[in-house]
Amino acid sequence: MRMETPEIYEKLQRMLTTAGFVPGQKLKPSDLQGEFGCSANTIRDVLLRLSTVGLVQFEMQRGFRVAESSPEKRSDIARFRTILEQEGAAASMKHGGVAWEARLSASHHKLVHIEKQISRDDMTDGYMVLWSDAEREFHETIISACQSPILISNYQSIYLQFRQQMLVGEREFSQGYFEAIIAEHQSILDAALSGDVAACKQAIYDHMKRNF
Amino acid sequence: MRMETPEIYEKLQRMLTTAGFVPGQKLKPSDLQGEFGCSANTIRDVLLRLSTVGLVQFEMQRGFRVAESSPEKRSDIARFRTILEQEGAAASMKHGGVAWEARLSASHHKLVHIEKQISRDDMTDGYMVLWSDAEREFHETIISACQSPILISNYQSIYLQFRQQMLVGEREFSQGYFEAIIAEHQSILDAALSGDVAACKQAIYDHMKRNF
DNA sequence: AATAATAAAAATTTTGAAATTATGTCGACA
DNA sequence: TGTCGACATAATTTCAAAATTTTTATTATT
Repeated sequence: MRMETPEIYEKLQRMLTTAGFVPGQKLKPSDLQGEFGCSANTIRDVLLRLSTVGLVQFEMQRGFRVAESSPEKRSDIARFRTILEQEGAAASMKHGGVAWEARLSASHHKLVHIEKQISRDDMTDGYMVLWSDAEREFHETIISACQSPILISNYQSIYLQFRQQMLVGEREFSQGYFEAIIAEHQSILDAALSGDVAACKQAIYDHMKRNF
Repeated sequence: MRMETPEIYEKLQRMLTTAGFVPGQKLKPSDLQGEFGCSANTIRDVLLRLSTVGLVQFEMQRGFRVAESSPEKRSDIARFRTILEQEGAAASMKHGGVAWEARLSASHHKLVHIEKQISRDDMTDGYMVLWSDAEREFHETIISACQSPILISNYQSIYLQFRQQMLVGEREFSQGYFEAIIAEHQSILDAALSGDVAACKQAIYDHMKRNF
C-alpha cells in the first residue's frame, strides 16, 4: 500500500493515539517500511517528527519507541492540559464574540449527539473514534478564539499526548462514566456562554480532575 | 570541521538563538553541509527536529527557513511564556523547599553579578552571551521545582523561541534598560522567597509586559 | 508590451546501500 | 554455577545519487 509522506504521518499519529501500539513498544523503521510501501529512511523522518511532539520516544543509536505510559506521566499531562485549556478559554471568552459562541454551540451539539448514542449502548469501536474526534473538536473550539497561535498549537500537541496516555488507562467506560462526562461538557459550555471566566475555569478543572 | 550530530544540533540551535541568521532566511542543507562536514541528509534530520521546536519553519517540498519574526509573534510568545512561568513558579513555591530556594538564590546571585558589569559599561558580545545564559538559568530555576517535566520542557522550548524573537527587536540596550531588569529580577526573587504566590506571579508579569 | 507556455536549472525528497553501533549468544574461566 | 568477554547478528545512522518537484529564465503569442 503506497502512501505519501503526509499520509504516513497522519496514519502513524492516529495509530499512536487510538490503538494498535503498546507503550514502550519498539518502532523499527525497517518493519514499518513494508506496511507503508516506502523506504526505511522516510519512516525515520516521520518518527523523528512525531518524537518532538511527544508521541514517540527517541534515543540516539537506540531507535524509536512508543512513548512510555505511567500514572505520573498521565497526571502531569492532564494538569498541563488543564492550564492551557483554562488560559485559552479565558482568552477566547474575552476576544471570541458571537461567531465563536456559535461555533462552540455547534460543536457541543454534535458532541452531545454522539455521547448520548454511546451512553445508551452503542460502544462499538467506530463510534468511539467518532466520539474521540468530536471531543477534540469541542475542546479545540473552546480555545480557538484565544488569538494565540502558539497556545493553540501547544494545546493540540498536549491533547494528542493526553489521548495516547488514556489508551492504557482502560478506565471503566461504564454507563455512569459517559453520563458524568456529558454533564461536565454541558457545564463548560454554559459557563463559557455565560461570560463567567472563573466559572469556566472551574468547570474545566472539574472535567479534568479525574485524571490528576 | 567534522561534527557529531548532537553537536550540530546544539550549534545550529545556538546560531538560531544568538545571531548569525536573518528571520525568514533560507536554510539549505546542501549549503550547511560544507560548514559541518556531513551529508545534506544529516542536516535535514537536525533541521526537521529544530522545526518542531519552533526555531525553524518547514514546508513540504519547499525546504527550511529561519522562523519569521513579527511584533504579533513576539507578543504571542511573550504572553505564552508568561503563563508557563507563572504556573511553574507557583508550583515550585509549593513543592520547592529549602533546596530550591538555595538554588534560586545562587542563580540570581550569578545573574546580578553579570548584569551589574553590563550596566556599567561592558556590553561586549562575550558578556551578552554570558548574560543570556545566566538569565536562562535563573528563569529555568524558578520553575525547576514544579514537578512537571512537561511544563519544564515546554518552557525551555518557548524560552528559546523568545530569545530568537528578541534578536531582531533591537530594543534600546540603554543604561536604564538593564537597571530596570535588575530591579525586576530582584522583585521576582523576593516574591518567590517570601512565599507570596500572587506577588510572584505579578512580578513575573511586570518583568514580561514590556514585550507584550 | 504583457501574459502565458515551455524549457532549463536548482533544490528538495526519497531511495538503497555502506558504515557504525548496539544486542544477543556462546564458550571459557573463575 | 555465575560472570565476563569475544564473536555473530541485528538494527541504526550516515552517505551519495536518483527521482520528483519547485523555481527561474526564455520564448512565443495575443
